Amino acid sequence: MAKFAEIKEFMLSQIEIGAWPEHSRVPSENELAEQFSVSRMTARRALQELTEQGILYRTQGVGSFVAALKSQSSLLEIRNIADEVQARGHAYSARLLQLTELPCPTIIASALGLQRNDPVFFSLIVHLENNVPLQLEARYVNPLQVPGYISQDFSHQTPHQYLSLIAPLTEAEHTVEAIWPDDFTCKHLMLKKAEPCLRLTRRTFSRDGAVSLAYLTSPGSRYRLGGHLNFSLPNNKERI
Amino acid sequence: MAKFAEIKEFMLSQIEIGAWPEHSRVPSENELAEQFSVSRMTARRALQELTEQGILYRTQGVGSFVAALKSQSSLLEIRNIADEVQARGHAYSARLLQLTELPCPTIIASALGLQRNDPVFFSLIVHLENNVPLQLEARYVNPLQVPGYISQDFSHQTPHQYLSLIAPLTEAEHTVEAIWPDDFTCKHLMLKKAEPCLRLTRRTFSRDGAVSLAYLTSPGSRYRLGGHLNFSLPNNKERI
DNA sequence: ACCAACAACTTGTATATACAACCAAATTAC
DNA sequence: GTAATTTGGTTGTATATACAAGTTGTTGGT
Repeated sequence: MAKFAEIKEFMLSQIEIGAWPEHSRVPSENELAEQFSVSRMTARRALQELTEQGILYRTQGVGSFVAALKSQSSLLEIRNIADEVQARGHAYSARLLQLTELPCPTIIASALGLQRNDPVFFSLIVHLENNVPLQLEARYVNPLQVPGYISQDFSHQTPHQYLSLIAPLTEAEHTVEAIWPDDFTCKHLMLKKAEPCLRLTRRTFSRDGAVSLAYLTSPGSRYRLGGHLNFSLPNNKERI
Repeated sequence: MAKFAEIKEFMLSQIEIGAWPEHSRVPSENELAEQFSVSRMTARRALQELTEQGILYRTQGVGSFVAALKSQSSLLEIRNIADEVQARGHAYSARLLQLTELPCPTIIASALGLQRNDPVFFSLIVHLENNVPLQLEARYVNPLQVPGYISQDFSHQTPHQYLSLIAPLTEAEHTVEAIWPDDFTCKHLMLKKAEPCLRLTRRTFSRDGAVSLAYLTSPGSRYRLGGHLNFSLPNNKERI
């Protein structure tokens, strides 16, 4: 592996294990150059690329720092629904309906890289905004990656928050559908009569593979997904 | 402006005016270095950054080339529905219902940066897969940016294809909703009875501002949106 | 106490150089 | 003619150096 890549790996691991928390300072170009016995330009490249990936931020004359790990993505960012609600100035609450271990259904197994009937964690949660149900979250979690999932208290921390802490996300896969809710969903979303719902299916990955598969169902009248997308030909403004 | 930035600007302009078409070769590091009287490392930086932005691709021992401009984005890429259908091996067709100039409604005006009742182009198209309606596309187009829009033949070229040619996209904004279709929509989507529909609202921009606002409505039973998202903490595999 | 000047450190830009890795085409050997 | 080799061009990595530009804390003067 190239030297600059080794430095990157080292820094990534420090960040991942928490040795370098968010917004903490990381070694300067000169310090890294000395520690790894490379030239400053090589150390610089590692810092530079991590900055381009959004992992660090740097300020001339000051130093380089660990960036906040959340909300990295421009489009359909992985939002924490609790933050979203609170950002609107509304009251967020959650109702835990179920949190169990169960034998893995075939379709879930293939998505999470497990075998059928392997144990899998399952949680069912209603997210509420001002005590109105906003989203029904059904989630399957890979117990090999997140063994502590089943013993969490999800009344004041969303699964997404917990999982982000335990297994830092590297990738996510989405599908958005419009569905007709079944009776069970209607009941828990407190829909007086059925209406079109958005269902976001989200599969998340960490460095070691698939972590969880979530079905997030929201009434069309109460929820929309928004996003922003940048293309390759940039505007006139520089973006560095 | 820094030297490497000047080189980038130059190369971007060459690509934008079409002097350097897709997949054509661009000057090598040494050539650029000589043309701009800079060192190879400085020319290299311009090429490097354009590569990171997805505008070029490079191969060791071969050269640097202009990347394809379409489908740059990882998540919810701007797909051309015709390509999507054909990729499934199905027959794509379109039915043009309307193509007119009309006075701009207020809400459209604000989205496109026009004044109310300014002339605006409007098109209404049904996209079909194997002669089954897949999507109803209602689109408002800024006539200042795309004056030729109204005289196009959209039976064999989608508006998206045409607009991509005329006004290269730089940004797009999306909203996804689940809606209950009105009678008009049901009729044109040939829905025997109403069912939940996905409505993707898409506003696109070129360098000079908003180009068009489109409402894309699809029956939930026939259409899903998929996407993939990469986060900042990369996998072990290098991605350069 | 306040302000100005300075020093130390940081990141940013740029250059000149060297060698490695890779590819394609021309040349050579058989 | 075919295969192996060489050659030239290209990108990739790494180094040593120099100076510019920005921030922060210290020092010193008033």
